[in-house]
Amino acid sequence: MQEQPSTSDRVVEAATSVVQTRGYNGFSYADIADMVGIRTSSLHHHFPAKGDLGRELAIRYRRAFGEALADIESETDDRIARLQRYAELYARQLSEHGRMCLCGMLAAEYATLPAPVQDEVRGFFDEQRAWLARVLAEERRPATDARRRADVFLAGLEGALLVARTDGSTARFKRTARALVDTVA
Amino acid sequence: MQEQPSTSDRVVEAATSVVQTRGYNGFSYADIADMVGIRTSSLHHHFPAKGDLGRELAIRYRRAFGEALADIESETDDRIARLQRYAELYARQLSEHGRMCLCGMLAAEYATLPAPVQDEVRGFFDEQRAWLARVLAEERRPATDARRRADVFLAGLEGALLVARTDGSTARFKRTARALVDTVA
DNA sequence: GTCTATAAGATGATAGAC
DNA sequence: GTCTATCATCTTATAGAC
Repeated sequence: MQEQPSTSDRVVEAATSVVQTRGYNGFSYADIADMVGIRTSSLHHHFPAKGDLGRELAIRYRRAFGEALADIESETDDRIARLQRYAELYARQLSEHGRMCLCGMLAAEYATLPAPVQDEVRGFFDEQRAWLARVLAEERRPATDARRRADVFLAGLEGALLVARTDGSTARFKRTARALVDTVA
Repeated sequence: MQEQPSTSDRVVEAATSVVQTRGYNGFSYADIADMVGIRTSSLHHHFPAKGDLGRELAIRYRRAFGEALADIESETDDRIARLQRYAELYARQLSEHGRMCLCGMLAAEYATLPAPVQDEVRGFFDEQRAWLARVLAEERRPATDARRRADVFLAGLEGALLVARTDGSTARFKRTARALVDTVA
């Protein structure tokens, strides 16, 4: 129960934000050091190499998303409501901070990432697909059908976020997200 | 009718490929120079600044896509066939070269791009949306409906490409693309 | 944990010869 | 058009003092 966030936490927070807007190859240790108010050498004390920081960002993002999914499940049984809440996880980052999904951004840059970061990104998408397929599963229909609709839903949200970066507003993203829920549920 | 591609064309071809796999911030003039077999100073002769090259890539990609859309329209009247052919434009780049859509990649890095490059990326998506909405338009239904389905289709394809970067194969992308055609048509 | 100092290499770019 | 030579700057890191 620490009142003040540690330097390490502030670094992760700043770096997460910057990666979500500028990408892994679009930021440097100098950017983060400036934001946090320390020197790059101090940054290296917490995360020796850039890949260490990248991996930590992905791990924490994955964990936070997992907790959000658990919250959604505990708060409603309705599948449509669950999908709507899920879409809001994406919409909020876009509308509040103009951010892409962290792992969506890292997926674009996948070919340039250190292997440990790649592993976390892949794990994130595996988790999202599994959770969505579970939400979409129906007794009467085969499980492969739910999986396919989970893929469509996930791809639709990530792609809508991606395209929304070129939009001035979040209106189109929200419309598309609603249409996706209707389509898939 | 030139038999041999000019240096400039070879530069554009190499750079397009690299941006589609590594991103705008993931390549340097040195990379392209090595691929083409010239020095970076010669590269600067053709494209003085990196932004000039980026802009040219986006312009040509946009044009090539526009021609592909015209081909599709001339070859079939069937809306489902048109959507399938459209999806194949994306699938082919993924399966043949492991490439993302150039403008999808640039959309991720949008915040870091020179303004002229941003303009081309935005224009690309506007064009895609307009074409898809036209294909999806139906006499009985309002035009806003076709536009919304165009958004879903475009976002779904771009997002599926994005997520596919973490996959070993293209199977999931193709399945998702088929489901998208079914969904939207 | 944070700092100063430092370094090797990459990066985007220019000048001027051929 | 392409080359060599050169550039300032950025980037990722390391060493060692406080």
